[in-house]
Amino acid sequence: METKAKLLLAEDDENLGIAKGFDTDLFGDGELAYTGFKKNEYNICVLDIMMPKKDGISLARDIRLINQNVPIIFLSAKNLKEDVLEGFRTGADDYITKPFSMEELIFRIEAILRRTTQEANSTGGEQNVFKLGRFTFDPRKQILTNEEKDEQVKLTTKESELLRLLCNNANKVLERNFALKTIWIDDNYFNARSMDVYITKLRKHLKEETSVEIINVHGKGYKLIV
Amino acid sequence: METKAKLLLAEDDENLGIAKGFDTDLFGDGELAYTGFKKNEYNICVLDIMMPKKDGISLARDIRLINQNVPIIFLSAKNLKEDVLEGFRTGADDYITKPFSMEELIFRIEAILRRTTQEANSTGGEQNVFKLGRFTFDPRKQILTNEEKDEQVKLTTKESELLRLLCNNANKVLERNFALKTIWIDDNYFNARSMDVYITKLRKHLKEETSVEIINVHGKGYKLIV
DNA sequence: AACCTGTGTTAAATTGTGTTAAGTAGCGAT
DNA sequence: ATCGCTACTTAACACAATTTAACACAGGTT
Repeated sequence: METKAKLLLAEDDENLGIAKGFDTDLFGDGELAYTGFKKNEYNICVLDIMMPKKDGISLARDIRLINQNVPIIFLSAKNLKEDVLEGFRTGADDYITKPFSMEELIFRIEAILRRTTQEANSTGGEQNVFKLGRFTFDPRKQILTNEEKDEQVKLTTKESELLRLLCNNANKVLERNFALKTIWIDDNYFNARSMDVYITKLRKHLKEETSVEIINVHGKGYKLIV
Repeated sequence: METKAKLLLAEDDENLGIAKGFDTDLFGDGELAYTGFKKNEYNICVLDIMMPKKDGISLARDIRLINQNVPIIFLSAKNLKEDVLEGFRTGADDYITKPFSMEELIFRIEAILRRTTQEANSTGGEQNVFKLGRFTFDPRKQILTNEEKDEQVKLTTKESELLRLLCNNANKVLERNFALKTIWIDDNYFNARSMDVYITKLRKHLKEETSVEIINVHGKGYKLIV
């Protein structure tokens, strides 16, 4: 599917060792965990309530000051109603009481990630990076990288938008009118000629890779061959 | 805020009466619940495992045949490891064992809905602190911190306001006119040039973090890439 | 072949940005 | 009051991004 989710585990007594499907950073107390949180980007945090220096609840509050969005799961030995509610009030996504099986914890983490990574997809919507032979194209950063020469070219906004459309329709015809209405809003004569100019620019950028080509489909549009 | 979430509750022994914040439909057995599910659109389903006619697990499987996405919470009297795992395997989002408090159930429902209704996140209040790669930015204090070097830079008012706007629109285009009218009130030529100068200043401040970039969108504005 | 329309490419023209440095105004300290 | 500092604005210059123009050629039609 994708790269491993980055997991912050704040826990002191026993190593849960969630190695299986996650890229886990273990911190032995609340302060270490807080420092670690600030230095990295995590997809999810699993916090033990009982910890030295800073307990899980206060840690969660500090994390929430920085980031309202990252999922938080509490682990606790206590099953007291008020503790559980307090956990959720700080914005927790789950609260698991010991003892629990490792499999259950993993399922619960995955259940949450399923919801949060989907949002990342729906927001971003599309692919992050495209591979075009020896080139990789990052439409977010508008950068085209020649992996062999280790050269990077910054693309302009229009170049990048057009190449992104072509990549999304790789090996299919990208219709002129569609591209014009998407990128230029209006599909009049001058914008159409402008687009021709940008096709030329893209061809120049990609000319080193013979396996990649932007071909014209007469009267229809363009097709990116990979 | 928004409209009440539509909740399907499949439960037989006692009426949980989740009326508070939800638009709840109660069904007394699994078959009724299944019929009800097909007739309506629900935001979330809460299913008791032990039910007449069709148990919660089979009901969940049937629901998943129709809809892979709707969140499902199981309620169960049993806390057997295998039952819990079986619940998650059918794609559950949570599995709550009795006895539990009504408040906890509501918190757990809300925790899931928070993730599935995207609007809550994007519309939600402003952040106190932003993470920008190795930097954290506190718009209240107007301080930009390099967490690795442990260096702090005081930002000026304009620098801070502009960076805050960019952060609020991270990975989206921040339109020039919008920023000008927000920060400079008037969007005349000179203020526009002034803004350019501040973009340069911010870029200098952030130049150590290559994963963060302020790129120009010609004729539109700027985009903060994180 | 003669024609029309669509495309490829280059270059000029126009408008938008990036950056540095000089200018101005406000403010607290001396 | 004046000095020194800071935030901010204005000016100046260089250059980038996009559009428009110009000309050559390609593809399909009659």
